[in-house]
Amino acid sequence: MKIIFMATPDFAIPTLQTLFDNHQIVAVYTQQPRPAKRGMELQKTPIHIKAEELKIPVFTPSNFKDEQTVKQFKDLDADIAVVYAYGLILPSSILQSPKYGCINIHPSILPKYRGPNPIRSSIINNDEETGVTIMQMDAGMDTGDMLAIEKVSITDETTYDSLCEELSNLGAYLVNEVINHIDQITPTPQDNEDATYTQKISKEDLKINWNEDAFAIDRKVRAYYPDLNMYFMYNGKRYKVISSTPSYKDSIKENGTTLNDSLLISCNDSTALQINEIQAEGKSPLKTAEFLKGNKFPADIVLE
RNA sequence: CGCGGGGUAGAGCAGCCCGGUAGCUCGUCAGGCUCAUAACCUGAAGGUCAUUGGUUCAAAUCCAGUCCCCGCAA
Repeated sequence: MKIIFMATPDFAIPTLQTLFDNHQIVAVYTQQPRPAKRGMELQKTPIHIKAEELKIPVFTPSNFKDEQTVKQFKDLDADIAVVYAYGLILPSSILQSPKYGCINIHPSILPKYRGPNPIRSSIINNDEETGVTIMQMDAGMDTGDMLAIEKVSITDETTYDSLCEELSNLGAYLVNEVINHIDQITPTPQDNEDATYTQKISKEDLKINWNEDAFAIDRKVRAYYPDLNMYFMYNGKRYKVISSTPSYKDSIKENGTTLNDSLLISCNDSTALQINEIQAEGKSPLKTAEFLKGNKFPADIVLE
């Protein structure tokens, strides 16, 4: 099979590698290098870097609105295009161009969690399982017919990081299977009645609300680890919570109050959050025990 | 040249503004006290203060350059 691979983030790398090992990848599409990080230098996407390592031609159009870009895509004469967190909207001229069209890897059990943020949502919402869906792309947002689904379970230990790794490996395997058996698969339409949608993350989502219960806060800590982190403010400084453990408390203090000198914080509904790893502004992440040797957080102070 | 913080003993920090004996909380080691302990007491070891140059009688501290780490913002 001649494949075009279209993706952006690092968790798409295993898929690229798997497809590279089993098929002919004629081109990789990814987002343009953009200024980012310290110094605002141009940063190539993880997929861009990986594709160059594999010596695959890379294309980085900003959109598919002009004929030249569409023609370039068609001239690659691919059998199928695999799209995985690419970030650009594909017009129907592109979707219908390859012999088998474009298929998408979506890290949720569709039609649940359509949209940009399925992985973190499954953790935040306390789901017991999530999964990967391979679907035939159509014009809608994650509305195409389903070709394959595989599920995984979520535990109290699951983080975005661990779930991403699990789902990306699963997705890589699954999409390869689908491509190998594409002629034998009968597409299953999604039930739009059951569809739910996820939203983009906003800055406000990352600030800890101590008026939630500790278990909900801990789920968010895990759902954002490691690239984003929940944080609280104290004395005008930002402290990121890297990992935490929720529990039930016996004292009644205002939500957000330290219950001891070891970063046990009072939360709603008689719960408390023990911070296990923390990161101060300009500092590296530290285990709470190490952090407290040089920073004092006595009992009965109130965190924002 | 987007904005900002930092590099001091094995770990985490203070000291820097205002130059003059290297300090805190731990850890390690030795001894003591305990039925016992991650508890307590006593003592010890362990630092070219990131690096290079400058100013000075004297630099962790002031000035300039370099390397590395991190936060914000995108």
